[in-house]
Amino acid sequence: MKTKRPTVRDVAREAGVSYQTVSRVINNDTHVSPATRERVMAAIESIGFRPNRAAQIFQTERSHTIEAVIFYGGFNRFLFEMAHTAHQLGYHFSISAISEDEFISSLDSASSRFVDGLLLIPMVELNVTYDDLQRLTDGIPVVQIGAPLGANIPSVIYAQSLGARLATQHLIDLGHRRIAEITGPALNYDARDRHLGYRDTLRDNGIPAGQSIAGDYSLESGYQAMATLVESGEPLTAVFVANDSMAMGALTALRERGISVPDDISIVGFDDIPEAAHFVPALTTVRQDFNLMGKTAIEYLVRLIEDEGAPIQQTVLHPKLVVRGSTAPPRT
Amino acid sequence: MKTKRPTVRDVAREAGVSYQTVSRVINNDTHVSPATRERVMAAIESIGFRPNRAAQIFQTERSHTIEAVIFYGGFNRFLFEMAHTAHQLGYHFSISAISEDEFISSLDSASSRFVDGLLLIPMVELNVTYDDLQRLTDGIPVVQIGAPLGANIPSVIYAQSLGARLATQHLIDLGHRRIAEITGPALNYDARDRHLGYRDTLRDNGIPAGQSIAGDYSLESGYQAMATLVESGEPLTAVFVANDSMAMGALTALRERGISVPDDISIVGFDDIPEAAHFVPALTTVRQDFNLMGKTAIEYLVRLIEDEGAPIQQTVLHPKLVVRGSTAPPRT
DNA sequence: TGTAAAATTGTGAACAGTCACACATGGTAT
DNA sequence: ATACCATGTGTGACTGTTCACAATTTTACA
Repeated sequence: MKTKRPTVRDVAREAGVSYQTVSRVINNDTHVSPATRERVMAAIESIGFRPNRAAQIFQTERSHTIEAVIFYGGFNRFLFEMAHTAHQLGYHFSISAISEDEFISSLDSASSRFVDGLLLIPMVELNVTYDDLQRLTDGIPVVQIGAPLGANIPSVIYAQSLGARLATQHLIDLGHRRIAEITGPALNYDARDRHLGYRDTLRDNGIPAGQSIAGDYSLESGYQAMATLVESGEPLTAVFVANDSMAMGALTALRERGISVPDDISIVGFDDIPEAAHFVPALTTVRQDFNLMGKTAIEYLVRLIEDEGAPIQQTVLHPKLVVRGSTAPPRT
Repeated sequence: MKTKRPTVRDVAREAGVSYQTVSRVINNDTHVSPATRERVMAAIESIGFRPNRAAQIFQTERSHTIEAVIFYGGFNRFLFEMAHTAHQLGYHFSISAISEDEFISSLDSASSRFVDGLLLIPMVELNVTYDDLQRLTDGIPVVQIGAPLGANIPSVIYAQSLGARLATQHLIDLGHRRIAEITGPALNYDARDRHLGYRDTLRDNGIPAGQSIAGDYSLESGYQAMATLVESGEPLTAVFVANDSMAMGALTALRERGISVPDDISIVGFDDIPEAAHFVPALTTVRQDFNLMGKTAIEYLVRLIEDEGAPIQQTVLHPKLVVRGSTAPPRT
């Protein structure tokens, strides 16, 4: 029961001009009087017209699209793996890299481009509901990578708080009792869930919360945060760092101060990036497989596209702890 | 003087069937007799028909495209930056991630998708000339990222051999005379040019070439290569490693063997990835700005698209040496 | 062999824009 | 005043494909 999209002719009728004039307006043609343009714009707005990009490309033989041809190989794994999976399933893969304020407009133009499915990879909390999304995108299937656990939206996530629990419990099991934390950015829900997992694990073990310093997931911020932590003078024997990049920065900060890892302080990271095994010392961390997440998300999205009845679900992948050399029992 | 593309009707005339039958064939519809299908396929082949994807999308309202919506932020910088630049210039950005054998088919379907421009990011030598490319893509503008210096193709490159020269000369200036090398994959022209820069610099300084071990740019291969190098027993005081990832692996291999960097052996890398400053010791390396390269390439591509007369050129960016803690004069 | 069913093939129309051109109006230079 | 031009607007034709349906041929089976 899909009502058909309004066309230039509908707009023309509404605005009392010819369809050609509407065409001129949507192409920012000169030779349209300001008054007429105004009227057409109002009509477009009022009936919710979106130009049919396929028809435009068909007619003009121009798509305004640039395609990057990349050979399968080891770099830029995440986006790359998704593109590859999409291709294997018979879909083209395009990227819309936007700032947060372009979010809405990007979604609502998707339907005019006949995008079959959208993959959302937000890094901050989206304050839109699934219903909002559906309305914005005109019902185009959406799968989100990374979302709060239990969120009512088709999504693929790693259980962040579980990962944080594994990391924190590992420290506790080693005998640590003064465990600080370097968190990710506050608006990021992965970061928040990692924080909660850390906090709850301490609480469940009857251990008081340690200091918590906020970073932004960047190498530099990890370096800064660790410096702050050390210079605060607060006693601590272990730090849970919310991602591996920050952990790398943290290790540098400790090394510069002559503090030994893991003898003086144990460090646990999160993500298990390929470099983690080569940090000094090799980093104990929580493994998430981004490629798997991307692949799973694409496959699910294609299922949603091709099977109307496919259920809304959240796929929760379980991270696991990888113990290496950056953790040890505290000095006695 | 563009001859217009053949359509289903042209194919139909050629094959002696109706256009609808042609449509059935290109959509893999059942209900077409094998003989007819065969005949239509031959006709398609013979007149070089490619379905007009815009018309298909227009008609079916399905694009077979998945779009990833990514927020501007620090991750996956390279593709991301290009997508962002393209958007700012009014273009959509899509990725075609292919294996080498899909290369040709990907290029020749580009014209049927009305892609306005192609960005080639090969990681191995392409054995096609610019003319071949132009013919394959039906004249669609192409810009290649990374190519041999002086190649006759629109391209944006970093002067790889210059970078290698800077690195090697730095080692020589410090007093090193036994300088080995860990190279990238042999088929990669960046890797080859880095090797040549290294070789020529030694030659120009009248220093005999050191050992050369091939890696594949991966962390692991750097680790392996350095292990091999050390265990060969050949005396050496410095190693030029063809990229930072391998250098990281190399540092690990040395550390495991109790060999001190830079006291026993100096190491120079290539790329200056963000992590390089946090290696132990911080890595002396050659800086290339990938974002700049991506941005430059997109801007040039758009110029080629929008201005027929824009000249074919190769933009050569100059890398620079970043000296950190992994290099020092050799032990006396 | 007849007849229904299935398989194969063909015809007309529709999709939503843009292009080329036509036309009307009003201002300006001669 | 006349011719010319710029501006603003409208009309008809066209793009290449697929859909719905019709027509024809072949197959299956009583």
